Amino acid sequence: MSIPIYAAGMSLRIALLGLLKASGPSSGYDLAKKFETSVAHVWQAGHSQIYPELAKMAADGLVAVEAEGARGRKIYGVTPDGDAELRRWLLGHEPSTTVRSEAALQSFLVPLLEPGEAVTVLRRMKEASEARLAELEALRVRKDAVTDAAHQWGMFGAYALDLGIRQARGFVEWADDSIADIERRSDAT
Amino acid sequence: MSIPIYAAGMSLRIALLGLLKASGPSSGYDLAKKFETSVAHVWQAGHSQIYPELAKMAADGLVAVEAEGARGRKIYGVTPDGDAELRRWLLGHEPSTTVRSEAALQSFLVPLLEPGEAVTVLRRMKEASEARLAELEALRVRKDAVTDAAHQWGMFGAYALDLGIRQARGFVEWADDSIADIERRSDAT
DNA sequence: ATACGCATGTAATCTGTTACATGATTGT
DNA sequence: ACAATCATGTAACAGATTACATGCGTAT
Repeated sequence: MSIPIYAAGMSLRIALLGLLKASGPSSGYDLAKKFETSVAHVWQAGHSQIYPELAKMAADGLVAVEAEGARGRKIYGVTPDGDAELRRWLLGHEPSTTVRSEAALQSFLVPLLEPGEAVTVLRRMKEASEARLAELEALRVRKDAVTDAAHQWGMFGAYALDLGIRQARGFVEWADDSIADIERRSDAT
Repeated sequence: MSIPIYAAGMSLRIALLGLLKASGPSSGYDLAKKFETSVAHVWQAGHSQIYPELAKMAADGLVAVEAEGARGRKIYGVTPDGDAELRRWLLGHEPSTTVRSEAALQSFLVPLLEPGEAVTVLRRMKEASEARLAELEALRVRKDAVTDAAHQWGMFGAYALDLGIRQARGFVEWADDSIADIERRSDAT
């Protein structure tokens, strides 16, 4: 039997289903806010993408409007079909390993510069990564300190946060070693 | 004076300029091939994106057709303007730190599953990352062994390859630790 | 002759970003 | 009255993927 293949562009739906499942019935507005403060570290979407997607998902039966509040506010909830879809994706979808990163592209091209210039660029990249690292670590501290009752997130997002911190740390180390390597090579001449 | 701001979608141009500078005059076909075997680890583009972009870049004076070969083959080279553009981007462009990764999204959502299921998913992710790691390490070995004269790449791409290897290794470690954490937590109950 | 790989392109479609547009509610 | 924020949407554009289409050159 032919198994349904997941299109690449499934991710927005999945992210929305996940947020909705983790935080309970929410409006598009709420979801856009939560996107910014949580999933944004791994996936981004603005409200102009979220509203139409929710409408399509409702048409496909993955979510449903459970209530309508003040000023046209629509509260969506995950349907059983939506829940099944989310589980199927998590359990069965082999995520594409492709990375598309401007920072990685810069790191790729940096040897085209003279050693001194390359070091300047790498130092700037290192600083950016240190800033990101600090930001993520601050998030983790806050998460540990605040009662779960206030956030209701539990472990949700914690593993991804840990991953992000490790990657940022790895990037800083890589920049350090690369700078040292370039300096060693140019000193040798 | 208002400094020209680089649009997000500059990256394809930059990648092409970099490849062209590193490997000398090439056709669109050559560049598409080189994309697959080098830059693909940090940025992807198919020939259907490359051909029109080269045409636009030629119109903007960043590259120029230096020769025409058999069956309509056009050989592009970087112009001085193109070289300046590449250098300006590398030296002056702060790369966006945003990451968009299906794997990271899965890692974000994985706590929504039952512990046993989560472990299964994490193990699969770990295996995928180990495979990628092996692939990248094989590339590095080949690079060390082969004479530079044959490849003419020099250090080009070497730092990015190192970064990729570190990130893959970090991912494997993260998966291991996360699996251990989940097992510890579910044993505790 | 015919099949395969080289080589270039366009078209249709999807995803994502930025900008535009509107109106309701709440606090001061 | 007014500003700020809540809340929803559409439109225009840019970027990326998949599929379609064509023709040359070479080896069998």
